[in-house]
Amino acid sequence: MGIGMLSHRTDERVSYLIARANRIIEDDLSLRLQSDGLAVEQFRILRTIEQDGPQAMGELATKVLVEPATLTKMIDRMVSEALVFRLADPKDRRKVKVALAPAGVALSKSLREVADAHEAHVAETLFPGAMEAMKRILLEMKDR
Amino acid sequence: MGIGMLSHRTDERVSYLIARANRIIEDDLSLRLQSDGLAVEQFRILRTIEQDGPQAMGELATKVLVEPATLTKMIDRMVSEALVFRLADPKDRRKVKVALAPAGVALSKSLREVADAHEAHVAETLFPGAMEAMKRILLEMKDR
DNA sequence: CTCATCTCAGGTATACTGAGATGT
DNA sequence: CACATCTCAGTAAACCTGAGATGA
Repeated sequence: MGIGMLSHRTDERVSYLIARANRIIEDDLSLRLQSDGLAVEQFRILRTIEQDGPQAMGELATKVLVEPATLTKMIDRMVSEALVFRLADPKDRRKVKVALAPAGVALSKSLREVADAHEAHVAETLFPGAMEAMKRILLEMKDR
Repeated sequence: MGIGMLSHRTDERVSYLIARANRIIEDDLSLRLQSDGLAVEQFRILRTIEQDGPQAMGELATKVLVEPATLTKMIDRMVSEALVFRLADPKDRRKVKVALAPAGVALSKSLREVADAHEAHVAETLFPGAMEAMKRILLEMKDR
């Protein structure tokens, strides 16, 4: 294939390669969360609320990359596990906010090092020497 | 945050940003496949077999990023739709290969332009001016 | 016999859709 | 009244796991 030629192989498409990278990355994170009995999405829910405070269901769904209806069931489970609780938004009572319960706060703090180790592993294993470039490109994409 | 400081925000982690990019990309592809009644994984199955020839179940599962047990059911459905068929591998009769049926060949060919348009859209919308850099980094990751 | 490959079955969690309830 | 937000219910598909069948 000459210079400037575009590959048309599926396994050399950026869209496929990102799906593959994501699969590898989530498998690794999933493994690290196993001892806590957490799924990747639950991890994101806890970390997001700890960082940004109580979140409306809609915004939280967008941030953790799931559908609103799916988030409703996830939060149901996490409420029953006493990790989070729902509360009304006084400014707009259509909204339902989700906040961390004490157990959720403690768990989320302990997840910081899991997150750090995971990110470091991704940098070393998948993108050695290219993590900064990757991050720059992805951050430029951030607000499409 | 100073120069050289690492962000510890979840939404600035490469692992999260890749998950988010993947979500956006697959949503777009999913939309483009709607008129054909195809799921993203079915698209990948057809394209992979067209490019690389009949594939063993195990290898195909790896390439399309699903579990072997899941692929079995997917192929069941696609067989009943006359898109693919199973055949024995004479060299190793433990293996079951999957090949394109005539309808699958025709469909896969028509998917080429969908794939091209999709990839072009990703390049323009998500990574303007950075598609080549992104691809280079991802290809280096390819065979971890 | 050991290992590899694939299929199957049961249980759990998610995606999707549209409908319904509540509030702006 | 139109619209936004969330929840709920039904269906489909995916994951996970371990067990089973077949063959190298």
